[in-house]
Amino acid sequence: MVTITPVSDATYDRSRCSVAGTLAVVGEKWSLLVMREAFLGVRRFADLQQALGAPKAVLTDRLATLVQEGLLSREPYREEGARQRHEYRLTAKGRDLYPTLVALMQWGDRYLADGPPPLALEHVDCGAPVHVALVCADGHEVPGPREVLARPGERR
Amino acid sequence: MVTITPVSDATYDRSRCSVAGTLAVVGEKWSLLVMREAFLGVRRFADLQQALGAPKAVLTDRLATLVQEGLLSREPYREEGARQRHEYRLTAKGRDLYPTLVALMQWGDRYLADGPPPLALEHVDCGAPVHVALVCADGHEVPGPREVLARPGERR
DNA sequence: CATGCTGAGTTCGCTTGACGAACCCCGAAA
DNA sequence: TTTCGGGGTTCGTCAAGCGAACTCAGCATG
Repeated sequence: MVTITPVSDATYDRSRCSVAGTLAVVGEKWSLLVMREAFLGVRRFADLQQALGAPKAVLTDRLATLVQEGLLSREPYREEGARQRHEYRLTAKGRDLYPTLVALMQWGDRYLADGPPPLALEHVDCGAPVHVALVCADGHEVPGPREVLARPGERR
Repeated sequence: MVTITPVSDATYDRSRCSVAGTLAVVGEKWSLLVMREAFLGVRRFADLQQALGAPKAVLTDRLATLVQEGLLSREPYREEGARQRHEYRLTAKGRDLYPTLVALMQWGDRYLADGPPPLALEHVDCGAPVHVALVCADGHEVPGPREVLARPGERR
């Protein structure tokens, strides 16, 4: 039989794949959209709720797990003549999800657009559009998966 | 009142954000993991099912919508003395999700690791590790969201 | 021919999660 | 003292995910 055996047959433990792990943290419904709003500067429960249209109970839950996972921090603040409240701010760990969000956005801009992209990203220093790219440590641009060799890391 | 108004108050239509649109296509449970397996070369229903451990009914559904959305194509093939079957192959549209998957993986490798990353990506030409980066069209590296100005596209 | 096997689904109950509406709690303002 | 509004919680309903069992086509074996 001449089956082309794919990359694995239990050669490495798929349960420990980082994509799955990341999705376990931010893969539930609304989580990534909450993060997007956070990158847009939205910090308050009511603003998030209005921007997203998610049910309050779900939003409460997602915020709690994002805080618990350390992507957002819950900080007290107070406004003129109002009682103390909390807002949700990006942590460094949360900020590192930015390329993921941009990658998702870029795909959508390319394939779902019925017009100009709803949101444009510019480099603040030079005004040029920002996008995600695959590069290797030697500085070569990597056009796609065909130029990439994926292999299991060393066992421990 | 000195509220810091965030990026929008109905200044642009959030329902047309590309992140949300992309997630509508690949945001359901298992979809992105199916895509990951596709990038690893897995093409057959049974192999996917075994690799992922997803219920067959869900997998059937996810494959159908991925085919319908044009990220995978369903191609007939036949093996020695077996009846004709189908396999699922990446299309160009599906292949363009690669940076997204790599970005998710990279975040997981950084924050969820209790050891070396389960999967290493190498540039096939030079063997150097591959990663995603934010760059602007003028070639500057963009370290993070702070160097990016997000603004709504033109209305139509 | 009858039988069995295998890959790819489908069907079926069950459990979990998402949903929207209603309700609650607190401190400030009136 | 009542009212108001942000930030939730609770509740009943409905959709989605789950594993196990069943189906169906067609090749292979007897």
